[in-house]
Amino acid sequence: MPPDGPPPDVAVLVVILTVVEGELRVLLIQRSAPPDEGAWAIPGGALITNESLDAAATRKLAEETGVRDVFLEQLYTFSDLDDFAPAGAVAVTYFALVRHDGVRLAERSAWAPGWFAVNALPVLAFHNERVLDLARVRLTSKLEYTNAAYSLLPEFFTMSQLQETYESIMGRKLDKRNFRRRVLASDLLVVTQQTAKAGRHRPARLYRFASRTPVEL
Amino acid sequence: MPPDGPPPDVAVLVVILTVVEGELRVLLIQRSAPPDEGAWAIPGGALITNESLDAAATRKLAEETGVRDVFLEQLYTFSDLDDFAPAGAVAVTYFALVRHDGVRLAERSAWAPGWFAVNALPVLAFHNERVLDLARVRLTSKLEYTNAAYSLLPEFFTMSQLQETYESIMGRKLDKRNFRRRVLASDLLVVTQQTAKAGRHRPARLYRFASRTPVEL
DNA sequence: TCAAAAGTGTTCCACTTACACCCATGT
DNA sequence: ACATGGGTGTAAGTGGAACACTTTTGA
Repeated sequence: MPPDGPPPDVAVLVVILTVVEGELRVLLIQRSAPPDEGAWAIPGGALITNESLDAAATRKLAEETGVRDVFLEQLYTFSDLDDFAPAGAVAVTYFALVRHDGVRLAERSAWAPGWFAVNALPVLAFHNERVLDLARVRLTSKLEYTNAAYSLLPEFFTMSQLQETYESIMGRKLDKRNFRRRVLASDLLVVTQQTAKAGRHRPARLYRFASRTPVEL
Repeated sequence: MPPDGPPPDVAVLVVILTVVEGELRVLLIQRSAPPDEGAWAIPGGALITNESLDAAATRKLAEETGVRDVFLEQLYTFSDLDDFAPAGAVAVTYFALVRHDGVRLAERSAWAPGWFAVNALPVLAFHNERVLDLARVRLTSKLEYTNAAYSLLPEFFTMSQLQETYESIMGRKLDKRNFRRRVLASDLLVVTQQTAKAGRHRPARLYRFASRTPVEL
């Protein structure tokens, strides 16, 4: 969508995060034009006429991933990310959580997207590492008092899947019994009667989130 | 590096809060032109060429109050506050905490400023009540884990003054002993050897904040 | 001596943390 | 029968909430 042309006065960037293979990963786009050609950047674009910021973020997320109705929240607004932007330009950043297997990446030869582990980032354009740092901090704290993880898991999931998701984001192991107790006490989860048979071991009970829209405790 | 064209559609608003007489109050400006003429609004203005958002908020705060070097933090960015703004306009909001007795209000016949208790607001322009609600929520939570109150108190203050400040913001009484214990355990405060003699009762010990710049726990 | 605000400790409860073994299933 | 991941309880420690009296001063 947005190769060249002068940068808009108000850009919307969306940090799109997922968890795969025990890693927190972010969707980045490789710039195929100066400045910072070849470097990777957070996807974004200009605000369209008559569009709200939330709508622009929703649209951008859908363009890149095909995904809708997920956790998407405003992060921070920067005025000094892009040294080449016209004076007065601002970047309103959002962050989104998506299920890796629900994503259909945009297919483009230029501006190709790719997933990167947040612990092994490529060379980034502008000052995008500041945005990513902020997103990680906010996500970690959101996990503690919201149901944000609903957006990273299928409708039904096991307690182990949930715990692994948390561990991947926080970057450390959690105690199984304590995790279980806390998360069940929070009332964010609902126990189902179903189980997942998955190999030569005891089947795991399935849970779901009480709400699949954002809830704060 | 393009020259400056038309001004960008980015406004910066600053919610300026203080505590006086046991009340949390906000500085508002009375509009003397349409739209919403006569209604009160959060002070703000356009971003100036080559100015960062933080700089614009700092400048706006100084213009209205003469105050610098206080708690000032970005709050949220809205695209749908002002129904009359051009499409694509956004409002980046900040909130600031000032000492009431350090303020020198701008003197103007038009667009006169005034303080209002947040519990007794006048008719507001645009959707400014959304911004004020958000500021209150954020302030209340910031009090719990930062030294934000440094910006509302003189350099030296008594434990009672500090507690009254907290109570005014939270809108409820706190237990004296628990408050003392918590706030001293936080390491945000330093005990001085001085006392304040203030009438026919026991003099109060004076405290100061360990840092008069923002600190998170 | 009295009025006024400053200052001080303890108990209870809820929540967090650390920690190790048995259970149900498939091969 | 055994390997694999699922599932469970308890004790110790920590932090918050409730609660009332003594101290110091000035008038």
